Amino acid sequence: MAPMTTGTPSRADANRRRILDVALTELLRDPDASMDQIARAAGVVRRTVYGHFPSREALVGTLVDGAVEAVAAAHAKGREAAEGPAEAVARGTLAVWEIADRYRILVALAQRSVTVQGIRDRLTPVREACTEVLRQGLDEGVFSSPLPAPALAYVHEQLLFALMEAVNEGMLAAEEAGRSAAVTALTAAGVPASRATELVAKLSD
Amino acid sequence: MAPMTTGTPSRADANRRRILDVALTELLRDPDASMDQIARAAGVVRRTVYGHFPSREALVGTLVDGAVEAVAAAHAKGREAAEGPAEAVARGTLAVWEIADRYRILVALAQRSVTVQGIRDRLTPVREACTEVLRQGLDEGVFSSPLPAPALAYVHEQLLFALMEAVNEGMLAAEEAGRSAAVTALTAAGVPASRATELVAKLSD
DNA sequence: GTGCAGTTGCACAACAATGTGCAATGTACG
DNA sequence: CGTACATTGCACATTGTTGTGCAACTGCAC
Repeated sequence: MAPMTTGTPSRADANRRRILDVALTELLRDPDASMDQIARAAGVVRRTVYGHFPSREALVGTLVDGAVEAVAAAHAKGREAAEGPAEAVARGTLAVWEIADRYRILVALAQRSVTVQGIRDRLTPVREACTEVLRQGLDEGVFSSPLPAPALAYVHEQLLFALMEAVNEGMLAAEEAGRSAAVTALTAAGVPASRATELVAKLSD
Repeated sequence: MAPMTTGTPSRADANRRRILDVALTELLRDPDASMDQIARAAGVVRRTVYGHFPSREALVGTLVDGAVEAVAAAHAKGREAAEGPAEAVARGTLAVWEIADRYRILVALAQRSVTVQGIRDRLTPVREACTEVLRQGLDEGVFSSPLPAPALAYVHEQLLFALMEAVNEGMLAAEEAGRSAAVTALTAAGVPASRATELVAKLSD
């Protein structure tokens, strides 16, 4: 096999990718899924997984790295084109919604015993950026909440997580979910429902 | 020792209770805590725990039973004196807040791999009652949300969980937490921030 | 003190999961 | 076909956890 930067995926690389994909969904279902469960779900033998990742820690770590990167990128992308805190929250929510699974695995792993040391740490830059937007909104009076900005950011995080689970459980139609999430995120921050609905509708035309 | 219905706790009963208490906080910290961790934290040997509970499942089950009962009672108590959906949500939130730890352990265990089969099931009566209140509020126009009632109920649940964690992480002062939670629960449902604040202030005079 | 419930300190078997070694087997590519 | 690499199917040692058995110990009541 040639060391091509681009070209034929070489079955090994394909397997590696598929293992990562399957591991994502499997760990989403059960954060304590064993290497054997993941391997079987990926259609390979446990031994093969160890051919790609030296340890469970490494496998989950790779997964987390990708997710952190994706989430950070989505957050940034959503925020950069925004005018004001409200629009930033709305755009950010809509952007993150595009990579819902990556976000879910991070929150799911972060809120349980620290499977990979430092998920919270690696996620904090994003959370701090989010906190800053919320603080600005609170200062400007665009948002109205009795909560301090950090707590509001945490609520925001869990709110998205909850709605992603709701879609997963069939309580919420996947079509409207993104917009609904954005509206709910805004109203939870104290933005009037009418204004929130209007803003989100404008952004997702 | 006599088979008294009330009276001296008899060291054994005292130990049993302490084990349950410690198990609550320990499982809150790490839902996969081993019997040894729990035993040591309770100041006894692992073998002693098995003298009170035949298995880990039984221990956690007893814990969950008590928590479900407490949460259901709090919810009911908060709702019975309420006039209208908004006040029901506010009172319910404030009531549940009194037994935050019991609530947290339930949500924490329910949202991970099913440690005890049927936590979700045993919690659904409460959730359905909550859903009904929210649905009524949406119908009456007191609440304004793009979310269907079940999804909103789920958001409500996770919102409380998030704020309890926020208190635990020091992001939110324990004093104001209950009122802040109630206000946030209302605004997330689409109640104007001013009205929510006013209502909660009135209820917690 | 004597008795007794409760606790302790082992020892043990059973099981599940991790990580490694190695020979056999498949499979692509020239 | 033959070479090179990936995958497979074991076997194995190791570790952590669960649940049980039993003898010794502790404290409290009588």
